[in-house]
Parts: sequence; structure tokens; C-alpha cells
Amino acid sequence: MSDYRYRQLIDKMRRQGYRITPQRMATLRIMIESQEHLSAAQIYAALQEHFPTTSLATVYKTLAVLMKMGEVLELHGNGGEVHYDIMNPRPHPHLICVRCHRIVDADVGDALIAEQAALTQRMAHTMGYEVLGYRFDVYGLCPACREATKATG
Amino acid sequence: MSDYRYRQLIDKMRRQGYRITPQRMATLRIMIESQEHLSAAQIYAALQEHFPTTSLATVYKTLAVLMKMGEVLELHGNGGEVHYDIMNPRPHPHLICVRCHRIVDADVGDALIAEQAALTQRMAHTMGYEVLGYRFDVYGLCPACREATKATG
DNA sequence: TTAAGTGCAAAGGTTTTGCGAAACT
DNA sequence: AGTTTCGCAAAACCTTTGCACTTAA
Repeated sequence: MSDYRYRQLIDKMRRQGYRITPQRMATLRIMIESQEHLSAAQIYAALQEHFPTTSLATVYKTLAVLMKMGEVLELHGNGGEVHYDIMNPRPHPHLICVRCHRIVDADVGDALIAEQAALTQRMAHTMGYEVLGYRFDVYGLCPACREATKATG
Repeated sequence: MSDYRYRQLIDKMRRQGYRITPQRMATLRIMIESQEHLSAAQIYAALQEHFPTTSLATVYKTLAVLMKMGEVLELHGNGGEVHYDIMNPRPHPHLICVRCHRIVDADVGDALIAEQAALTQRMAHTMGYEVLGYRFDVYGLCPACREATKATG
């Protein structure tokens, strides 16, 4: 559950000597509790509600810390905007809606994930590459936008 | 062969009413003949040899035309830099070296590509998504960089 | 001939950085 | 108390745009 992930991250940050500030706590909460993967600007906007003085620079600095810790994954969308996945920094598929730009995890079973990983290894191996990670982003229409598109034409 | 692709693109541009300028011809040649997928800056640098006055703006404008024609695929790398794939604008796996930042096509058989596509459809279907495309980027070490890493430590 | 393309420079948007002030440990 | 972190503003970075000049068709 998300609360577990929150504590896990706070503990890890503390253990690694990073300070736990209200801004960082709020940033983590926002990222963890969001159903979708947010961009820096979206995190910043959400922060304004409770921490109106927090700056965008601080958001970026927090994200940089999380990146260094390997606890977030950068997702480069189509428009060059970067979104951050904090729930599952290990490679896994994302579904990106080309209409509403939301990014969600492909919540598929372990079997498909394993199949994906095996396929990746085979591909890389034939090319002599050593795999360190992969990104698998599917672009399409989310259920809501499929409906909307059907209605509008 | 790459010469075929070059003529194909020139013809298509002409047919669609775009003008064939020396800058555009050179840009196409550079992109097509490169073994890797170049960024705008890399294309610009390569252009300098034969067209020293060509501007980066023109490179971007040419890329915009190719995008509109659906003849290039944008590849968003790790550092936010965008590379362009002109040889195969349809979704297919890429291998990205995290050390030298080169991006090459995963030259795997049709069987694996098909397997990949099927997997994509299944994943999206369980989430209620309509697939429009996908990006599959594998991050790792290319053969050359594996050697270099082994030597240096 | 003339509409499209080029190239410069300036603007736009996002991410990063420097530094004095604030705050976590 | 001592450092890290904050937050502002400025810088850096890549990409886009405006406009007079040039050029492909």
C-alpha cells in the first residue's frame, strides 16, 4: 500500500543522510498518492495547496535526490515533458494516453512482465548488448478518451 | 537499401508540395546514412562539413516537415535529448547505450517483433486501452562500451 | 514570378545553478 | 552549532518563432 512506500522512502532518505523536510514529505505524498505519474510542474501545482511558498527548484532538487537513490523512474512523454514514477522504479510497461496525456502503470500480471523481460534479454543478447533496464511505453487512448472520441467523432 | 529510402522521401516531399532544397537533401542523406539515430544537434554538426551556413533552425524545420509526413519517429532519450529515426518510423525496439548514448535499431527477426506486438495488444487490452503505437527502448551497454568498461574497471 | 524555405536573432519553455536565509539533525 | 536544504532569481539548455532575404518550381 502507498503508506508503506512512503515510510520506506523516508527511512531510506534518512539512512542515506538526506534531511526530511516538510517540502520533501509533501512531495513524496503527492507523488505516491497520485493515480498517475506526475511531471515536475504538476507536483509543484499540487504542492501549492498546502505549501504555497515551495519553489519549483525545490521540486527538481527533490527529484534529483530520488533519482540518485534510484527510487524514481523518468518517463519521457511525447511533448518532451518528463513525468516521474515513484511507485515502481523498476522497468515495467506504461500506458500513455495521447489525448489526455495521463500516464498509468500497465497493471498486468507477473507472467506478462516476465515474458517481457525474457524477450528483452533475447533481443539485447543477439545484438551483443548488456541490458541495464528498459522502457516500454504504449501510446493509445485510455477508456475514458475512447468514449469521448466516439461521442465527438 | 538507404538510397531507395532517400528517393522515396524526396518523391513524397515533392508530391506533397514541399520544396527540395540542398539543405533538405543533405539533412536526409545524413539521417539515412547514419548507422545511429541522430539528434538535431548531431545532424546540424554533420551538416557543417558541406553546408557551413545551414542553421539549426532549418534542421528543426525539416524535422517538423518529416514529422508531419509521418516519416520520422521521435526518440526521447535519457537526457531529454530527442533523436530521430528516419529509417523505420513504425514502432520497433531500440537499443540505447547508457555510456556512449548511441541509439541503434534492435535488428531482431520478425518473429520477435510480432511477439512484441502481440504482447503489447494483450497488455493494453486488459486495461481497456486502444493501442496507437508503442516505444520499446532497452538501456544497456553496447559491445564497444562493454569492452571499454571491462578495461577501465 | 511567387510562394516556400533559409538563417539570423530573439523569444519560449523547461531544467539547473548560485547564494544568502532558513531549518533539520 | 553546523550543514543541508530552501527559495528566489538568474543562467543554461533545447526548441520554436518572426521576419527580411533568398531560391526552388
